[in-house]
Amino acid sequence: VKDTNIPPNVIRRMPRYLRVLDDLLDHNVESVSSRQLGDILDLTASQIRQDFSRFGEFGQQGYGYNVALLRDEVASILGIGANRTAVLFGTGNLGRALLNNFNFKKYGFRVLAAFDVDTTVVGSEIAGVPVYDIGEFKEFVRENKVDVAVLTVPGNTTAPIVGEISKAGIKSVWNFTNVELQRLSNTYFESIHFSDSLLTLGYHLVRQYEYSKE
Amino acid sequence: VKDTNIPPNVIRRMPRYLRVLDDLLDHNVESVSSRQLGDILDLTASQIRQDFSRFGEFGQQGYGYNVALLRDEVASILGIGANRTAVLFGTGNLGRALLNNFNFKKYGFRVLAAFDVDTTVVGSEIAGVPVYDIGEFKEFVRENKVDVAVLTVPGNTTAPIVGEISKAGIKSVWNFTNVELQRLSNTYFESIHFSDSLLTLGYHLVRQYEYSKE
DNA sequence: TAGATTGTTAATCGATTAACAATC
DNA sequence: TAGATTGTTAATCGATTAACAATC
Repeated sequence: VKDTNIPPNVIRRMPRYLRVLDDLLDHNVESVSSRQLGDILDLTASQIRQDFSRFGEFGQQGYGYNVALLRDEVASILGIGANRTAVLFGTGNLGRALLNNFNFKKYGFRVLAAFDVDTTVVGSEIAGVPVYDIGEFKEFVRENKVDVAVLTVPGNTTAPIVGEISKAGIKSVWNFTNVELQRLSNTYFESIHFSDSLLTLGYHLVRQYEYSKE
Repeated sequence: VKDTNIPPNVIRRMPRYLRVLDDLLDHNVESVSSRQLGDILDLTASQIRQDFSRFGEFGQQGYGYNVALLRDEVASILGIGANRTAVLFGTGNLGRALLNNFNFKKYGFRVLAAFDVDTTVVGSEIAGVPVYDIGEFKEFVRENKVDVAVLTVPGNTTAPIVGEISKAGIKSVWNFTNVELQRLSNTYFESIHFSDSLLTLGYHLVRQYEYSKE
């Protein structure tokens, strides 16, 4: 595994590969060529070979890639199986939806705790995850290894919480708030901005007839 | 407004600009330079000027950009105010969370209806949005202008529903399912893949010490 | 063996950055 | 006017695609 200085675009494609490979596995497909993968993902075969070859030689001439093997390589590149842990901030609708529905385990994460300010939920459990008062957060981090903080709090409370998270030494934030987080040297942010996504769609809505020609 | 053949990367930055401009407006900031915007968004001033100049001349030498004016230009580029409509498929946790919390109106969308197979929710309302049986979908689309279908159904039911949506003539799908949708010529897909995002974060988790140097 | 398909090098294409005249 | 900052052209950088020898 070579793996130094991989371009961000390549990294963002890896989870898509994993998704498709898992799907092929489910359908008992044994091998797949770069061309077939390209057809599924709307990428060129060339690009797919380039991407994988950055991490090693996983294929075989004349045969393609063994699905199970490639799947495991990709999973390992993405760190699935590294036994990661997360805590969640904000048990509103979205926080609850994540805890109840999102398969953290499938992606190698255990959610250890949730934190909220609402005293009516503190002390309860959501999908087996205990909810603590946000004041107990610092101590919790001292006593548990926490890799990721999941942020599902209201937008206006984001900034101070991010400060606390960073100070507590958590290295990564999975951000669902509608806030442009300022880069911090010791913290990696990965944001899901629903509005950005919907507005991108909105942009294409006006111009669809132009674009559909292409 | 020139606006032909804008690169995808530029389009994806527009919602971010809008977000920051709205924020500056909230703080009563009158003008902003490309450099200041660049600092906030971690982009170069040059890039920001390039991006805006694709759509017109919104700035003024020596002064920068008027925040309110630029905000309106960006909003209009993104089609906010075009009175869009959406329907939602699947009223599980995530669907509910969206209906209850996501401010569709702010981004120029009205949610006309939700559809589900679960007879216990059909006939009820969620956040003021009526829930119909999925069988009534076709007729609904015939009688109402629907721009976007929001997909928050379980993964395994996605494919047939997308087929129906496309056949009904809906031009855009906002996809929250964990499925790689196959490109369709007459339908635009915009997907939010939670897992892709978390796995990207996971990738950086292993290598953080390398990357934080940069 | 013949056909298929990889991994990689080179060529192309596109996007970002730098530079600067224009001008508020 | 002097300083600041735009919009745009040119230069650079990076990412995608094409091509092909190697080989299963």
